[in-house]
Amino acid sequence: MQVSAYEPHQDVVVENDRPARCFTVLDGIAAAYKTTNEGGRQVTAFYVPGDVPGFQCLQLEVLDFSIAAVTTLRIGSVGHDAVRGMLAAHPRLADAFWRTTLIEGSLAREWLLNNGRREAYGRLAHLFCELLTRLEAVDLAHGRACDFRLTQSELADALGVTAVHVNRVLKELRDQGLITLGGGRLVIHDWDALAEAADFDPAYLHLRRDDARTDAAVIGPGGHRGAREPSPSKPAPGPTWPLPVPVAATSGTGPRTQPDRPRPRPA
Amino acid sequence: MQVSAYEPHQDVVVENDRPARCFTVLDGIAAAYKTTNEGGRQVTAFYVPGDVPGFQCLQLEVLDFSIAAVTTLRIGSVGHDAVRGMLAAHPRLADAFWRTTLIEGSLAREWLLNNGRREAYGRLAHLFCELLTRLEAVDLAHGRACDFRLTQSELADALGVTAVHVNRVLKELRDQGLITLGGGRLVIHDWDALAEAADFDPAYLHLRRDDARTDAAVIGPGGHRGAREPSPSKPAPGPTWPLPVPVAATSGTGPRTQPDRPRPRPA
DNA sequence: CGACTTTTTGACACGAGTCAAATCTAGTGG
DNA sequence: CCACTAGATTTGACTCGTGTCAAAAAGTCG
Repeated sequence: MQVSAYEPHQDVVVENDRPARCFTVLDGIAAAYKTTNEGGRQVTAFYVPGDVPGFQCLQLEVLDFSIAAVTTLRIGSVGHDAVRGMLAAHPRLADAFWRTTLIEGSLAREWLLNNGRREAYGRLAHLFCELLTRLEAVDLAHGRACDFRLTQSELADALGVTAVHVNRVLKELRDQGLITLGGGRLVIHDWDALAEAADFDPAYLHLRRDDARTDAAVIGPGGHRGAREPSPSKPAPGPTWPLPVPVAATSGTGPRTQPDRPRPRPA
Repeated sequence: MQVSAYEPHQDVVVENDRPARCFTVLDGIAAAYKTTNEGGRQVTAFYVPGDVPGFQCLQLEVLDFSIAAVTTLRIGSVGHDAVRGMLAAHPRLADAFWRTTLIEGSLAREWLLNNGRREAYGRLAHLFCELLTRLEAVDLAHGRACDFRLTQSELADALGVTAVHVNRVLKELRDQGLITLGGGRLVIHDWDALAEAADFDPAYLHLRRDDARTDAAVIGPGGHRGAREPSPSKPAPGPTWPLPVPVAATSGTGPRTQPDRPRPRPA
């Protein structure tokens, strides 16, 4: 397997390419995206270590989307011929990869629902829930916190909104005391409230066993998705994560009502 | 193969089901959809004859979306065991199905781009382009017209907007003289203009050969996707389709400017 | 310490949602 | 062949979520 490194914003492969190799994320975060003729950019998926982005190039001649590095990224790749040989020799393996691509489809559908039927506030919350859950599944997140180096504008591209708007909504999430994001670190202070705002149900991730987060329990060792080379444990650079929860409205005199957001949940 | 029939709005399978059979659309249009806890509904894909919806249930235990009939629908189904047997016996077949599910993923990504980065006007135009192209590929559309019995509210659910708004945008498309929709019939009067407004590029459909529409040429006989039982040619019930093109602004005296829409293309 | 990228904010415009009521259309049953 | 009804299509008036522009404040890196 050949390993290559990429810097943030660098493309690994671009739309219409006909890659001759299959990739897998070894370390870092990558994003799949497509663009509009008018310059619009839509991220269609984020890949975490262990994921196999663009595996479809094995079956479909032309790649219909691009893949770019979001953080510094290490990608492992194997030539198509070698892969075909392995798949032919081990039908079980083919099933596993098929399953992987099917899950990718499932995520895309959930994103469709998320971006199409929820407001920006819920969308962002949902994305945070998804990413944290997936990172936990590969042991890259613990205690509801994880390394998080996505730019607000990358989040915007994924959510189908503007970077400016992401910033506003992010502020709300913070003011609600649901999360803390900064210094390359995401901390979820109130998972239940966030999941509720996001209308998040991890079923679509098709995680086996119960690595899917449901309560405070720390996920078991190692994920189930062949993350052959778990990223070297790098000392969290940001603020040590169990930050003091920024409780909203604690100083006032009278019984202050919640900062207001819970509106969209009146139904 | 077992055949079953469904009436519009009827569900074929619903989220969380664990179907024991694989389906294929024989006749009619079906839709895959997901819903939000607050009642929002998002259609994630439309299926035309020859498509194999929800094939993933073979690999993924639980179905993560529902499938419903949009028009009267005939579905053929085969038990999982039988399918597994066939796939094991014919690796080539497995590849073909894998390819099919990958294409489904490609469509989902394009929808993500469409719904996330284009305004309702372009989205609707894009959906029309996609559906007509796909129907042509299975020989269910000719001369840029086809049977079209989707409800405005179904279109809305697919585009992530409101039915009311679909109606308004549809009016614009008509006023521009781009299409005619009514009586269960869709006619595209100006394909180039529509494709331009939609920013439509059929590459993501991964159609082989060139059944993908690019000019006025009528598509060759029969599609490539195993539509084993092409729908019985039913005499078009609506108005005979080559309707008079509703040219916009033909009566005025002075040099009327185009009804205005082309705004979103100023870039 | 500059040069640059990312994050924040405010003011204002516009696309899309909400509500409601008035047609229009298919079916259905008489 | 025609009322009768339920669903689908249209429209108007008004609200609200997001986009657009701009510019200041922070953060990053050689």
